[in-house]
This record gives sequence, structure tokens and C-alpha cells, in this order.
Amino acid sequence: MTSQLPKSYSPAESEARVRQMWDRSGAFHAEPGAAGEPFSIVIPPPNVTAALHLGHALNNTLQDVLIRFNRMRGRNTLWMPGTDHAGIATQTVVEKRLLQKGKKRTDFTRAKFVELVQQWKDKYEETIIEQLKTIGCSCDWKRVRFTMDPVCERAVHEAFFQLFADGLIYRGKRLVNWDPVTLTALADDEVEMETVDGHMWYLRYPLVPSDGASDEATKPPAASAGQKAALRKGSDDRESEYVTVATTRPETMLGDTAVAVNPKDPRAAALVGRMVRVPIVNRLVPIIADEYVVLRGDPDNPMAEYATGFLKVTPAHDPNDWEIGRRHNLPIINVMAPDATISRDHGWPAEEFESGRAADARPLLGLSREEARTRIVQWFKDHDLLQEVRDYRHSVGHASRSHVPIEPYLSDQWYVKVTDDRLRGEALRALDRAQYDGAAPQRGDRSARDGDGGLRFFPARYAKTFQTWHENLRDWCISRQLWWGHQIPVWVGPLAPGPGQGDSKSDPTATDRGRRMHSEGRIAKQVFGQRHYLCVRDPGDHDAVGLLKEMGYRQDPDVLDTWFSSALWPISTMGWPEPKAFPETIGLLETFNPTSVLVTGRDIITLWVSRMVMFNRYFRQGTLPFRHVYINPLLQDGHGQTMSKSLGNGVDPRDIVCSHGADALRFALVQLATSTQDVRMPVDLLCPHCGRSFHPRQITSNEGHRVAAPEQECPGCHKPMASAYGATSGLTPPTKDKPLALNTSNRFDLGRNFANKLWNVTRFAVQKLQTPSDPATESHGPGGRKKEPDPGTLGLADRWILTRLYDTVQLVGEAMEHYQFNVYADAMYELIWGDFCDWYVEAIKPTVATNPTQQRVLRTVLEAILRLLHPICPFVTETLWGHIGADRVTETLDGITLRRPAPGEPLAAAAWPVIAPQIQDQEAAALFARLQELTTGIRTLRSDHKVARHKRITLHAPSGIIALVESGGGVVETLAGLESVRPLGAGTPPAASVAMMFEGQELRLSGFHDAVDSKTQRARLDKVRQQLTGAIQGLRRKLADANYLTKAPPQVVAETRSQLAKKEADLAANERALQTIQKQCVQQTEQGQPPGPSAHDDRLQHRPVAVAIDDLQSERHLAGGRLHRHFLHLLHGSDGPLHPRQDRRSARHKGGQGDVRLGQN
RNA sequence: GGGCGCUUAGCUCAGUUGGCCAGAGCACCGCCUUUACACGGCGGGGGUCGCUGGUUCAAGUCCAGCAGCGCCCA
Repeated sequence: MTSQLPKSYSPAESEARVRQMWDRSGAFHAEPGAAGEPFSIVIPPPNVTAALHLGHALNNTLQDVLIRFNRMRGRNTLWMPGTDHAGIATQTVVEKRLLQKGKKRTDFTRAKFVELVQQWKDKYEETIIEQLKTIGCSCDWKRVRFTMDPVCERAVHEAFFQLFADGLIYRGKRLVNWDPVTLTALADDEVEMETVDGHMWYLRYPLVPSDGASDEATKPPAASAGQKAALRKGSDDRESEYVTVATTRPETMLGDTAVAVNPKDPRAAALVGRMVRVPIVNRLVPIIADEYVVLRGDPDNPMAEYATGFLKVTPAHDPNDWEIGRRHNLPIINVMAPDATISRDHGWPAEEFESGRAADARPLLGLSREEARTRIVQWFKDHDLLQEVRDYRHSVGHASRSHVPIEPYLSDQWYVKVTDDRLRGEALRALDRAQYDGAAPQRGDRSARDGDGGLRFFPARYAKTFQTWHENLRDWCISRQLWWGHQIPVWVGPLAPGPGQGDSKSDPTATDRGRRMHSEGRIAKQVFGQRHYLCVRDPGDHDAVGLLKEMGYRQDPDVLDTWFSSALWPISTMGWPEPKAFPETIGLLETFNPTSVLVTGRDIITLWVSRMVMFNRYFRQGTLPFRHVYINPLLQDGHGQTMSKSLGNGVDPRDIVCSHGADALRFALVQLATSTQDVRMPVDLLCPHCGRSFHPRQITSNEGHRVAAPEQECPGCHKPMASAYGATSGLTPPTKDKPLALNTSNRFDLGRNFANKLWNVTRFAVQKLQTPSDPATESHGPGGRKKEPDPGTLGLADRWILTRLYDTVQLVGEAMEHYQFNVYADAMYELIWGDFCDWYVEAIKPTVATNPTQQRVLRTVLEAILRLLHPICPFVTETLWGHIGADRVTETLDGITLRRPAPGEPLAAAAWPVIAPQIQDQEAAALFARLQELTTGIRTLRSDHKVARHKRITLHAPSGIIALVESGGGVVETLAGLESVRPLGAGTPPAASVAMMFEGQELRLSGFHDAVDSKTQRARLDKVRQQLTGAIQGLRRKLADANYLTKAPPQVVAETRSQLAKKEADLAANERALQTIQKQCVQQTEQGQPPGPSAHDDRLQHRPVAVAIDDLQSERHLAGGRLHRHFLHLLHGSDGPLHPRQDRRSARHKGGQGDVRLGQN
């Protein structure tokens, strides 16, 4: 034990030093060949879009707890760090930044723009890594990866090539969010919904007679009488001739390929299967039944007010219609060009124009969608087919940058055929059979593979999300019209006359060079439509790329969906496909893949977890990316909204580290990580002017979220400041006068106080152990051999705390097996604060200075505690570790293994405590629990009767209880402030004593004051009696119930009986005590002593010096002759040195001047 | 619309397979400057476990319905 510790823990002073020490030690670096069973985690790579918030802090703290825990348990531990390029999100923030300077992406070359994004990435990658280090993450910092670095890029190219060559990547059409101004597809999060005052147009489509002989629509359909009646029920009296569809976008009718009706609609039976003629284009389309259609008059659906029950279906121009089209196999007719003008050149069958049927549509060609709408509505009006126009307010997606309405637009995209059994099937077969609902699909050849059934979710319910996602899987669109990302390694050929093979003009594989490259596996070919698509395995293969260029091929400008590279993360970071190309990765895959566990949020089970499983299994012969998936809770703000950057309610973990320290942050987060719930975190602000924390004024943002108002005023110093929302929204950019306020939250007070508590109990221990009775000689017997402490010499408190230590190690081990992080944190809190500080240390205070065995227990338990807490609170434990000199200690306790660290070895590299079961002492635990109950009982009475803190009192007890107290070896005397314990005979109770109930017996306490306040006493006894009678009634009622006696398990009934007996004994003792009071009152009144409390209270407050001297004498006895300085001051008016705390308090009053003497106050 | 959760003290949350009088931290009340710690100690008050019904000897826990909230998918 070394050196003095400051009076309180100062995280700011410790944390930087500890981090440096860890860096130097290399304790976090993993090598595949190192000893120990492998334990590995790949970090969910944070997006380089922005800095991390508390949600990330939670996610990464939990990973660090797992990593440190397993590292200390001797596993060969790898935590792979890194970041994700986050294509759309990052490109968007950079473009927004450019827009503020009046520039746009297309003002730059692609290379130049990518360079700008790269700069952004460099900045935030650095910030993120720094944030992770700040909160104490023990990643292998020599292995930081990025999803676009050369190691990962290599994996992306190889994976794409293999999937392409294996026929699992194909080109297909799909509706995207299209911005007709910037001519780009947008991601969903780039589409802003805006409420628009528009119209609902009701268009009549003529019904084709059911015999189909003629498309003269004016003829009433042949229908049965019943059907006719059903048809006439509608609001339109001409329903037998038309169906009326409602639409907000009449121009899309040019591409209609069906009219749908809900199968529950009473008209459906008569109409489904019949045809209608789409006006203007004169296209005959079927009436189909689909549940998507809103029923007319459906009271549960607000849309029903506007619905006719018939829906025009335009698969090429509406996402819902697209789905209906898919379900019913409808033709897809695209009637627009990319700039959203009406066009016949992008998927409108030429035949409709050639035949003349679409003659009325010709004048519309080339018009904008808005002009076309006007003209089409007019056409319907002119032809008496416009039934009605109603005002209609609805929300329309607008492009976040050009602010025009987005057009759902059909375009060519690349897809991964994840629905193939080699991908989806493998993912489903990976799931733990116990977590699978039903049975996974069998592999084609019915063989078994390594990873089958090896994937488990914690909590288990998320397995269902995983399973149902795969069961409803659709092919995965992986191309994005962006510049930031992995450019798709496919070269597109010129339009070929026909998709024939062997055409050496358009097919490179038909040339000698190309054929060779193909057979060498350097290029792969697919044909879609009238073009050849060539994938190059290594885009750095100049020979192959050169050939393609010579033949007029151009690389696809699109990039891959970010999740494509994320899906490879567990293998790309470890050097797949060719570790030799990056020697630092050699051996990683074999040792650390599958990783042990993935820690992530539930929102990306579908986006990420699924794809990692599919890819890892596909590329590594069935191997899983991870065995366990732990889904961490999501962090919400004080209003239950998810923390996010865009909302501006995210909190930078460095703010909390600043206000509370990293350990406080971590402890609080770990304690919040329960298996059931998301966590609300109400956030306060820290005034940048005066440091006061306060709850910020809240407003509702334009998007309808509750957020801190952009500008805030400190309630203390009344100066203005900007909130995080003000900064991110741009409403109140931080300035010198209005600086950014840091966030804080009192949720972290708990962790800060806890760290300080540990600090101080260590400080106490260090002081007590600094000058022990030389442990070197003491622990060695005469022969120089090490002497194991005899368990018999251990006191009850020692045996008890060691048992508690054992219990906690067990509990923590089990909790971590099941990822019950909060159980771990709570167990440590309870052990350290509840048991060690409040009971053990208090109990041993009088004896530890002279009892070497006790010193050894104190030291051992403290050291074990530091080790046990380290994974959650690494900084404070590591700092304290440096003060307890664990590397110099030689003595141990039998049954407790604390592997000795090498000199200077950090706690982070130390071993997890191993406690043998024989350390458990159930007898000691039971005895100590009784002593605790007795102590608490005495303390409650002392408090009720306002007994002064130093007043030693006397316990009068029956012999059994006296024996119990003696077994404690002074514990009760110390903790309850007893002067002596005396036998309580059957005769009259000691005068001026107070009764208490304990284990069904009446004990008495005396020596409170000169006299006893019987009123207080009676109040206490009455209260206890009420509680007891209530409990007894309940128990008797139970035992009177024949059903209970016969049906409840015998041990439960027995337990109830023994409880009743205990309570009844307590009640009897209570009643005896009440009678005694009654007698005393009579006696006191007879002797002329008022029973009331007031006089005694006065005496308590202003005790004469003589009483204090009496106290002092007894204290001196108890404390081994040590005089109490405070009393010396009172007695002698001494101007000796003050109590440190008095010093500090006085100094505070005097404006910081120390050395103030009591005499001067 | 489908799925998964949630609703327990003023606040934030625990509460394994039903079984002591439902717990913790903060906040609140009282007492306490004590050589580890006021970021503290000791004691105390506070809950119809969202609502309704059911199963059971026994329900915060299991089942059904209702109300409110959150997330994911469509």
C-alpha cells in the first residue's frame, strides 16, 4: 500500500493518465497465437457521419464490459474497432455543408467530391475513435478498420465477384424515390413528407360487357338481377356502366394496368374478372381483388371517406400499386421519362400507338406531369367521365434538396438474390433450434454444416424478428446512385444487336484474351436485356479493365449499398479473402471467426445481422459471423423519443465524462442495461458561464418532437446559451456570447458517487494497511514457512464478508453468461457499498489496527473488489490498483486466488478472482444477518428517541441473544453504539429503559437519557403492533383455508406456520412491553415525574459538560484510550488543529481562506 | 394492417420458473460535521403493480379483453 490518496476521486486527473498507461502496456492488443481460448467481438462500426451519442456509449460500454471481463478471465481477447462510411448519410451531410456555401455536388468532379467526403470522414473517424477511448473502450487500437480502406475494399470486390459469378447478383427493375430535377434516386430518409392541399379526382372507367365480345362500354353489362341490385346500391346511378376510381395523381392513369377492388366488397363477386377500358389509351385491363383496397364506408379507416372502393393500379408509378402488380402479375407500363415528362420511350408498349388505340394520348407526350394532369382532367370532363373533384389534404414526399415532389420511378438496379437457399436458407438454418419457431428449411442435399443451429439471440425473443424477416425476405437492391461508396465493379457493354454468345465485337469472353481471363477467374459475365455485363474480380487488374475499355465498356457509375460492405465486416476486418495480402491479418480468421458475440440495437437485426450471417456462411463454408447476438436496449430522451443526431437530442458522451467522469457514465449505463426495456434519459444542461445544471426549456419542433429550445437562459446567472438542438438545427449557432451548453443528467450522479465511495474506502484501507504489524514476519511461521491463516482465527465479520465476496463472484459469473449487465452492476453496488463499506469496514474499525489477520482479509477483499469492478469502472479501479501495491503482496487467504500481477502490470491485464467454495460460510452468513437485524432495530430506537450519536447505551437481553451478540465479536457494540450488554432476568425491567422486539423476544435498551420518553416508546410499540396484527391476521386466514392446506406445497405451508409463530411471539413481547410502559407511567406519575418528552429533549440539546465528560470517559474506554478531539475543544477551548472538514467549511464561508480556527469563529 | 415490447413510489427503473408484509437509486422528511467518504452516515415516510374479467389454495408474475405509449415491418 502506497502513498496518500486525495480526499475525493477526481476523474479528470486520473483518466488521461490511465489511458496512456494502457496504451503503453499493449494490454489490448490481440495476437492469434496467444494463449487462452479466443474471445472476440467486432465493433458495430459507427457511421463517420457524425460524432457518437449516448446510445453508442451504451453499446460500446457493454462490449467493453464483455471484453474486459473475458480478458481478465484469461481468454485470448480481440475487440476489433473501426468505422463505417455510411454512403447516403455521409454524402448528404457533406452536400448540405456545400449547399451552405452555395455549391452543389455536380460543381465538382466525382474524384474531387469524394476527396471532400474523405476529409469529412477523416475528421469524424478521429473524433469517434477519441470518444471511444475517452469512455475507456479497450479495443485493439492497432487494428482500426474502415469499411472503405484497402483491406475491406478487397473483401467487397471479392464478395461481389463471387456472388456475380455464382449467379446470385442480377440486374432488375424497381421503383425508387426519384428526384426528377437532380435526376437521382433518393433514400427514404432523404424524402421529406409535406402536407399539401390537393384534390381527389373521381374518374369513371367504362366497364367492358361481360361477354367480352365488344368493348362498347356504354352497353349495360349482362348481369343477374341480384348482381344488378348489388351494383345499383352505390352512389353513382350509372355504376352498372362504369367503375369510379379516386386518384390524387390523374396523370398516372396512362400507365394503369388493372382496377382493384377489396374481396370483401359486396360488389366484388360481380365484378372481379371483368374488364374495364382505361380512357384515353383505350387499354383493356382486368378488375382484380386485393385486400389492400380501402372498403367504401369502412368506419375503421379514415381514408374510406374518400374511397370509392375501386383503385386504379399503376405498378410503374406507385409503390403500393407495384406490390399489387407483383401479387397479380400485372404488366408494368412506365409512361414517364427520367425528368417526369410524359414519354412513350421508357416502357410504354409501342403497339398501343401503332394500333392507334392510344391516339388520344399522343398530344400529351412531352408534357410535364403537371401539364399532363390538367389536360387529362379536362379530357375526362369533356367526355363526361369526371364524376367529381374534392379538395383533399394529404402528405406528399418531397426531395429534401430540390423540394419537388418525388416521383416513384422504375429504374434498373443491381440485386442480391438473398431469397436463394444458399443465402436465406443458410441464415435460417443458423438459428438455434431452441429459438426456432417450427423447423428451418432443409439444405438441398440434406447435409449438415458447422454453423447450423449455432446462432443464439439474447434476449431470445429477437430470434423471432430474425426468423420472420427471412421468411418474408425480398431480394436486396444493392445499387445506389451516389458517389461516396464502393463503386460497383461491373463494366457495362455497348448495346449488342442480340444477347447472343460468341460475338467477339460485344462479348469480351469471345475474344482470346477475354476467354483466358474468364477461365482464370479474373472476369465473369452476365447478360441482361441486350447488354453484356462484365464483373472484374480485381478492379486493379489493368489488363482486364483495359480490354473492356477497348471494347467500349464503361464501369457502372453506381456505388454499393453501405450494408454490402457492413455485411462483410466480421470477415473483411480479419483479412478475408487473402490475409497474406495484409500480413497483420494472418491467422485472425482461423482464431477469431466466428466471433463470440455481436452487441447491437434491435433496429438493425434485419439490415445488418441477417446479412452478416448470410455472407459469412456463404463465403466461409457455413461458418457463423458470431455465436451470440446480444440486443442492447435503446436509449431515449426524457420524452421517450429515440436519441438521434437529426433530432438534435443526442448527447455527446464526452459531456457526461466532463461532468461526472467516464466510470460514472459507464456504471450508470451498465445498470440501465436490462433485458426488457428501453431507457429514458432526461437530460439537463450545464451552464457554460457559471457551471450550474438546470432543466432546459422545452419546445415542440416543426417535426412535432419535444426538444430543448434552441436558446436557453441559465436560471442562476441569467446568461444566454445555445442548446445542442440549437446548434444542430442551425437555429441558434453557438457564439462567444451564446456558447454551447454541455448536456448532463443526474442519472449519472449514482455512478459518480459510487466511484467516490470506492475511492474513499480504498483510502481508508490504504491508511489502515500502511503500517501493519509487518506482514512479512507475521505471515511466516518460526520456520520461515508461509503460514496460512487459520479460518478459526477469522472473526465473524471476516467470514461473512468473504462469503459475500464468494456469492458475488458466482452471481456476476452467471449474470455475464446471460448478458444480464444490470445484475452485474447491482451486485457490485450492493457488495461494495451495502456490504463492504456500510457493514464490514464499520465493523472492523476498532480492531483492524491491531489484528493482522483482519488486515489481510481487508486487503484481499479490497483487491478482489477492484478486480471485480474493473470491467465496469476501469478508470477508478486502475488508479486505485496503483495504490494498493498488488504486485508486492505476498500473503494470501486460503481459497482465494488472486493471480499475482507482474510488477507494473495494469489491472486491465490482471486475473479475475477465483474463490473456492470452501470460503462460503453459511453459518457466519446467517449469524451476521441476525446481527444486522438486531443492529438496525437498535438504531431505529435510538433514532426514534433522538439519542445522541456518541451516547453509548446498554442492551438488556435474554441469554440466547447475549450469546448471539458475543458471537459477533463486538460488531453490534460497534455498530449500534452499545456500552455493555447485560442479562435481562424475569424480574422487573431496568428502570428508564425502552423495549424492542427481536426474534419474538423482548429486549430492553437503557441509558438513553436521564429518563425515557414513554410517548415515543409507545408510538413505536403501537406501530409495530399494528404491523404485527395485520400480518398475523393474514397468515391465520391462510392457514384456516382447507384448500390452502391441502393444495399448497407442504414446505410453503410449513413456512407460513413458522412465520405465524414468529409474529405471534413478537406480538406477545410487544404487548408485555406495552404493559410495562403502562406501569412505568403510573410509577412516574406517582413519583411526580412528568412522562412527557420536552424536558428531556431540552437536556439532549444542551447537555451540561459533566454529561459530555461521562460520555468521553466511556468513549475512551471503547476506543482504546483515544480522546475525542471535538470534545477536547469544547472542554478546554483548545486552539489545536481543526477537523479537516471544519477547516473546509469555514474556508468556504471566508471566501477560500484556510486555516481558520474555531476560537476565531 | 402484421409483429415485438412496454405501463410497478413524485422521477428513472429492478422484480428468473406464480409462494415472506413488492425492492433500488434519485427526490422528500428527521437527526448527525464522525480521522475513508456531505459525492457522506443513521433513521423514516411514500405504491389499489394501467383498467376489467378469468385461471389458481395463491397473480405484479399466467390467460383474455380494453386503454395508452414505443419500435420494427408493410
